[in-house]
Amino acid sequence: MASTDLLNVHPVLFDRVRLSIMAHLSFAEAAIDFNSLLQSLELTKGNLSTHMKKLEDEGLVKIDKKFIGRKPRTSYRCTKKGKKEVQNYLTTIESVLKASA
Amino acid sequence: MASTDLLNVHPVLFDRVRLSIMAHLSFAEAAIDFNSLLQSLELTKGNLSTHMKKLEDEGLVKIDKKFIGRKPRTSYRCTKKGKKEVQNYLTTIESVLKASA
DNA sequence: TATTTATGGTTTGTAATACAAACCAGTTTG
DNA sequence: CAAACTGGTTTGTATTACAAACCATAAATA
Repeated sequence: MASTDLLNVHPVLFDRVRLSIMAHLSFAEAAIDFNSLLQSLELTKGNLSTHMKKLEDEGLVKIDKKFIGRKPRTSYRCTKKGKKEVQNYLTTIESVLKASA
Repeated sequence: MASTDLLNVHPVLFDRVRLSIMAHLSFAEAAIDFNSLLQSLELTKGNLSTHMKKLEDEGLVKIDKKFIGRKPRTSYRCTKKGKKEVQNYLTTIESVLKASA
């Protein structure tokens, strides 16, 4: 079983909200902006903001800030590393838990 | 994708250590004692103790304390509910993440 | 048998963190 | 020009994962 494999899973993904975020982003392929995520996930702005910062710090997500007309807009996309870690999360969980089903 | 499905996953399973514990227990079928888990998972006693208490509080694990000869022995087994929640965790993660692969 | 060492854990203190509330900079609306 | 909205960030708080300290008893040793 080697449940210690779980140690190879990126720690930052072991959070419900961040996993949701990464699911959205890696599904979308394209970038998603702050407010879309806010709506989809039903979080407060502060909460989303800090989660995104953490994901960015870990290199799972790339942030992009620019102005649309005169308004600021922040959007995010999943990095290669992000995709890889999400994939690793999935396969690891499967291998650990399927043995125990 | 419905990543909000993640809200249906038992929150207590969203922890690396507790998921490892549940993987062990639901794989084992039989009860596992405190010290075996301690060794397998390489935790401190205090840490393991509190995790087990939390799993017990949520009804995912049943605790059994008895004396073997003159020595105390605490062991744990996975409850029906525990198995169900582990299964739910796996299938939910799969459905949420596989769409995004 | 007095002292130490090992066993089997629990309780307690601390550092990290998820979250909401308050805030900030600028923009549009009345 | 005042009020309200947009697009977020920073700050304060409550929760929690963790290790260290502790406790009770048992076995080994001197």
